[in-house]
Amino acid sequence: MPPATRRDPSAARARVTLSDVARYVGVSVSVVSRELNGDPALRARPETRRRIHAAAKTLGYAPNHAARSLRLSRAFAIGVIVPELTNAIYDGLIRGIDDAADALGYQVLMGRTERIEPGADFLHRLVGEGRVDGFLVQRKDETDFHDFAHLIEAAAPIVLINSRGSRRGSVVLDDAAGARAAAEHLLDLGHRDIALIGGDIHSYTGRARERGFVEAINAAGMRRRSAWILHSGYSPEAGRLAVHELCAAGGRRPTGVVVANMNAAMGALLGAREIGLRVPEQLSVVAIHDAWIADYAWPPLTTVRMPQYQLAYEAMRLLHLRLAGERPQDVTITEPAPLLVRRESTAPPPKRLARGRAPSGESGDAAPGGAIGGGTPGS
Amino acid sequence: MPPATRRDPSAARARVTLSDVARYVGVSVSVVSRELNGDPALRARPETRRRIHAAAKTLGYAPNHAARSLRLSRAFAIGVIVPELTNAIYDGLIRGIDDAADALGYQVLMGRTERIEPGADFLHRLVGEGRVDGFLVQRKDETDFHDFAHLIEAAAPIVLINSRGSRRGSVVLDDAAGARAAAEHLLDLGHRDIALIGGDIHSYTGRARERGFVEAINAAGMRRRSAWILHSGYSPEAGRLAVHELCAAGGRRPTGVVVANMNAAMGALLGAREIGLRVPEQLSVVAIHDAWIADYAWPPLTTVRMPQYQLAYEAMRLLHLRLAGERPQDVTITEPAPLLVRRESTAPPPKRLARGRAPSGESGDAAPGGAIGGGTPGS
DNA sequence: CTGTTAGCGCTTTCAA
DNA sequence: TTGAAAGCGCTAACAG
Repeated sequence: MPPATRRDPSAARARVTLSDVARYVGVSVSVVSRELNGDPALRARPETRRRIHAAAKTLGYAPNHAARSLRLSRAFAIGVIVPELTNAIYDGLIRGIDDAADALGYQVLMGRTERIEPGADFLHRLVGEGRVDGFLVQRKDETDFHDFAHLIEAAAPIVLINSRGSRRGSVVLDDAAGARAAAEHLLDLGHRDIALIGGDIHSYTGRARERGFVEAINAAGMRRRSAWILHSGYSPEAGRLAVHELCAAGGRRPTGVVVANMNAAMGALLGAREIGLRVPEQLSVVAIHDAWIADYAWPPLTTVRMPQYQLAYEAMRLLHLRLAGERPQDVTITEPAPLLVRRESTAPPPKRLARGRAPSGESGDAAPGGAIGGGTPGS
Repeated sequence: MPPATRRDPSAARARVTLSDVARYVGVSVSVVSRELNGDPALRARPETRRRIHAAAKTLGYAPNHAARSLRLSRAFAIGVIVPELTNAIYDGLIRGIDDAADALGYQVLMGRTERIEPGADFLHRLVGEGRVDGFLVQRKDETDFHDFAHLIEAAAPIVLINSRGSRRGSVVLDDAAGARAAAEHLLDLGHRDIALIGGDIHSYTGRARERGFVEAINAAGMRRRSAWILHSGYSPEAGRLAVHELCAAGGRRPTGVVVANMNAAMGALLGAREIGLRVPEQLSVVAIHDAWIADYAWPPLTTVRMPQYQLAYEAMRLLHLRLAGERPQDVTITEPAPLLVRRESTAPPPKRLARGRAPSGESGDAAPGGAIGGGTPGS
């Protein structure tokens, strides 16, 4: 043994290992290991158990992750792929995943979709090196999903968030209900000329939200104008252009618009300003999704809050189940129900444009009976 | 050996190990290991080297991370702690860290500040279990930093982002220059009554930005009113209240305000609307930091773009160096210089309030000579 | 009730 | 030029 190997350049925290604890207690490592892992097959006397836990605590024992991982061939970590991390829209999503992962003992690696697109080395490395056990992925609508998903699926179990994919496992929200709530809000205010600035027609959420929108319109006994259903996508820029498209031509224009996404709605507000349309006096805007930024939009944006947190929590739970060997499931989160948060971007339609029968509820700016309570934004 | 252990419930991807490669090539594992790791002490014939790389590629070899980590006592992962992930303001930061980490071979675990506050079990577990080698932390101004940092420091090397801490290692921006650029923009427009909605007085950025602001005011030969320097903090709500405070009283009010943070500036715009002040006609607002959301504010927000990406990249590099045994450094990122991005929230002050000499540059809404180029927001 | 031991895949020292 | 072997810390099968 070389003399004086004390010269450890880095902080040299002494790592406490299982055998340290075992020696301290005076038992073997296996007993300690099994006790600390709660092995039900272990039959030890209560006194021993107590001393083991006490020793672990006093010595500050923490199981070495690498060793555990090597031994069990599990990383106890999952990868999360979302289009962009730093978007207020994903706040609930990230928190839900984070909390669930913590509760289930996983670490979370966040990745941007763009990382995985080019050659997908990133993903393969992650699973190839055994760094993650599986993935939670929210697809970006524009990407060609088949390349992408099969790539991942080949490597590790995944659970899809906000989209359905055969035989994988997925969690979605009741997007139709969300869109319905948004449309009904406008109908209750007396609007009859309502447009949808929707998502990609190929995406699950895009289709579900369109369906909900159409259901509400039909239930109110109105004909929808197909020109007023747009499949714009979820970016601010898309929302901005959509408003131009809807309101530019000289003809009849909608008095209210449901925007399928909050970011797109921010763009829609800008588009309206560019055209010179006042919101909500001339155009009401209601968006699906809620986030703090809605309070600081101009005007503050009326939204439908969706249970993103619960969605994410459930997704993590499903992935955990899959990793434990269970079969993939496709679930839909319906609780809590979509909640309308009234702010200032919606109002009754302008008088001069109102035709036909009066609005079903009382007019004015009091919330109609059908609308769900007015929002404290913070939740 | 038990018969037929083929019944592997999960996908059962066959893991390719070093010894698989070695066997395939016909050499021993140590040669393969050293060749693949580029050990300069290895003296192997070129032919062997070639065959090793070829075999690794055809077999799809990926080094097992857990084993490597166990052997080397390094996690090859770092933890990132920011106040909130899902804030557009941290976009550059996250991307910079992510890119640098990727380039240097680290994985990134993201954590929210709130996770580490209560009992800090989270952090201790992370390092105690050897899951991360170190941390990059952007403190939340409000937290009591000493508890927090010592806690972390005790456990693992950290590099502070956007704050200075003795003997740790840190990276900051030239915040004074950013604030100076913002103030000079207002001065160039002809403003003489300028306020600062600043950050926490105890924070590095709060102080540096105040210093830059004061320097610009002094250099222009004006007396600053101390009532017009607020230490409000960086939240939207703080910005909103600050505007109320500055403009509520009947007395003289500023015609322009520098807001030390983009989120706070969103709040400031709201505050101005609540009071009935038109931006920029009656009040000009310029914020430090830039993000896509500035384009969708009303009016679109004039900002000073700071090199956050570079900051973050350098922080990761510094942490890497520390982990390699080098001494902590404190660095300041000055390149690229803060860049004024002109949008629509700033304009010359209202005529009726302008007193004293005329603005130094030409008036009107053309950019004065001193201002740096007008912005393409996307970068 | 508890201890011994093999081995997860890798790096690295030492020997040939 | 290359190989053998130890050992990182842990779990689990098996043996008392």
